Amino acid sequence: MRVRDDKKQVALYRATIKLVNEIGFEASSVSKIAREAEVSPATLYIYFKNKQDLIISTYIDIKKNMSQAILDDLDETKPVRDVLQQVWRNMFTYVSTNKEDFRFTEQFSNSPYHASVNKQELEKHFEPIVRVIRRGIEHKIIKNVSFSILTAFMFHPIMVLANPNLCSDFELNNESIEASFQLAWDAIRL
Amino acid sequence: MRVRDDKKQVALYRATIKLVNEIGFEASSVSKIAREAEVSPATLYIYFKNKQDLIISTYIDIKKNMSQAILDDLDETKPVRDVLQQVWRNMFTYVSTNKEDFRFTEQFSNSPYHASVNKQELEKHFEPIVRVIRRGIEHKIIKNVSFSILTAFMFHPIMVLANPNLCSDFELNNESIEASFQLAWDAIRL
Amino acid sequence: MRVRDDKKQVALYRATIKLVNEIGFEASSVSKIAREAEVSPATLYIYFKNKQDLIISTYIDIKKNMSQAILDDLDETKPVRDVLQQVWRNMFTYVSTNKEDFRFTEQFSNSPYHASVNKQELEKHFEPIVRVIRRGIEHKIIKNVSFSILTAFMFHPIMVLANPNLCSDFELNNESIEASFQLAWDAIRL
Amino acid sequence: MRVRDDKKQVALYRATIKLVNEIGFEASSVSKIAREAEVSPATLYIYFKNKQDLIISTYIDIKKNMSQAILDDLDETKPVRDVLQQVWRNMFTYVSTNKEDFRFTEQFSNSPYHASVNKQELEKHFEPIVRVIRRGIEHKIIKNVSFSILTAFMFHPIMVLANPNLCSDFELNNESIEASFQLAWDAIRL
DNA sequence: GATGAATGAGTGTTCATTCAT
DNA sequence: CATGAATGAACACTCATTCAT
Repeated sequence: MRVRDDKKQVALYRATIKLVNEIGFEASSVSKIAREAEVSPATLYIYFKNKQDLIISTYIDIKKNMSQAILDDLDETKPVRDVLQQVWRNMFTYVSTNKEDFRFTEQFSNSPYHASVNKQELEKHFEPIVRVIRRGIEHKIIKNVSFSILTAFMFHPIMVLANPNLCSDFELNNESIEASFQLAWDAIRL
Repeated sequence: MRVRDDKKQVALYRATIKLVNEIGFEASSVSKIAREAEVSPATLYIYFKNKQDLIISTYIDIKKNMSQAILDDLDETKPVRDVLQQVWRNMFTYVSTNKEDFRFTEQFSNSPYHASVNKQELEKHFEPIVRVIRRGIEHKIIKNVSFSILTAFMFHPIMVLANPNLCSDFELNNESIEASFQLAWDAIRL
Repeated sequence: MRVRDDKKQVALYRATIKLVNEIGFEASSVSKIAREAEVSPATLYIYFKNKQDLIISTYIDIKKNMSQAILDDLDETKPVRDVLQQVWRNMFTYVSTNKEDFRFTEQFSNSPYHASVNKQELEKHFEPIVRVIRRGIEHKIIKNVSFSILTAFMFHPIMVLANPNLCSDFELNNESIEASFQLAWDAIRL
Repeated sequence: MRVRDDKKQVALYRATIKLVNEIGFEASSVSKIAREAEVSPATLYIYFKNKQDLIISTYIDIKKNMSQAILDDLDETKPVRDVLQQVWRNMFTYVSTNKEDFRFTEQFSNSPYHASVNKQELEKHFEPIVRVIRRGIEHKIIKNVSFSILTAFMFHPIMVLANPNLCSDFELNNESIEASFQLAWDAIRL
């Protein structure tokens, strides 16, 4: 019996990300993805139930890697501001070294596939961030407003700034990262 | 492409928005859009060059209406903070009274069609906002950082907060709007 | 506007019958049927909702023609035996001049499509036969057993005899038709 | 095609019969049959040359069991009518205790596979019935018409009556079996 | 002997677009 | 102007079968 080849699964993830970024979900047909990954379209269906499963699995795979990279070296005993700054830096590092993956998640979030993802499962991976923000609120360091508002100002601007499609004039460097973190921090702090 | 019946053109815009919101770009075929607008698929090609033209035109149409609504009653002689607060309020008003249109632009921004839009042309409509921010920087009221950073914190959180897909727990009311504006202002002010 | 071409619908019926007879339902793909009818597969979907609709419509079309041919010149005032004999003759005439159509209905009856047909609607067309048999029972000319049994002996043997697949040694001619009718009549009469 | 494990062969027969009855030939794919039989698709090809071989073998297997059951306790020295009545009873017994197998043969007879079966080989198993009918003709008990006609009236109605698909109102019990045999006998006797 | 992996060829169906009226 | 008819090309997916172990 032939044995399952992990390389094929990874190749399919990469092909999916590449094509979706280049031509969008609409045009990324199963056969194009398979061709890009250098497998038969039929083989794809050994690794994934269907197109939706392929795309959602790709998303979840990215998200897991992402949360690991962002939370890896976090020292939660440090002051709230320092922890968030570290997250901020990690995010930019991750985004700038994994632009393709990041861009894919951006597209995914606004696609109809997004509705089919178990968000709670995914958010679990980002729990440490929730904890530190909660600590900030308790210690009267961070504004006591709803969580949605805080993350909208704390993290979503990263997505925009890191997306060259939207911010062609933002240069990703240490200086600009620190400068923009200052805005984020000013927004949420008391 | 000979244009005549304005009602048909508008019907096609509405049908496009409705279907894209309901089933996404991928599933919104020309014939479905035509059926929804109660015209023949062939008629659609009288008003628009092709599917891409239809979708981009729909987007531009929304954006024009949007800028008008947001900038309509702006009094640029008022203090910087007041002007921006007015813009902030107008945006939320527009979004909450034109949820469908707004949701379409969200989807559009993350679709491959977005690359084909002449952004400068569109940004022209938002010129007054640029002016007031520039004034804020000159008067040392607003942080002197790149324009991208400022708008990322000033306006992009609105998109997130107003998108129930992303912020299911954010309630759109006067109080929450003012509270979130406070964060936006704190982010950018000196 | 182009106008719908009745010839195409008929060509699709003929192609379906021909192919199903030759290679069976399984192998009669939509594209093969379309090629045989000399239309595009996509065109087929203008005339029929899907493959099932095409096949069931073909069946119903045949059945209607069939009932008309069989019951056309029936004189219900004649003696029971004479009426049934006329039906018997008509059936053989129909079968021998429409072998393809008949063979199709045979295949159809044993396919899964059969379950999706409104049988009552179809049986209505054969009502005159029901009437004459009922008369025969009332007048003590025909055995008083269930309708199923009577038709199983009266009409089903025709299907067998007329199917050269099953009865390669049965020759369809006036003599053999009359001879076999004698068996049918002996079976059901008192 | 190396044969070994009889259990697997039988499991494949049963799986084929079950699936074909449930979803038809068209939908009964090799992999579904293999899954139902709890073997790998590749294993199936050890026992059978290909799909057609599997299906035809299944048919022949059933037919052999069937002929055995029908002819098992036949006493050819008895009067013609009694022998045929016994066959008639045996058939109904077989059909009602092996509904699945019977239903499969019904479907098979109207499929294109039927053309590929060596019928002479199969008919050999039913030779005793041929003998008794021939005897009936010689003794002027049975009508002297072609063999096809006789069997069409003698045996084919059984298939119809026993097929609940075609005769939903026929109840299989001793009384109805004897009553319907009377029709069969009246049809063929002189 | 037995198997899951692998695939080219095919399935039914829909697509964006053009044609003929 | 407006339209339903028409279609080649593509879609997501499954098929019967073979391969490699």
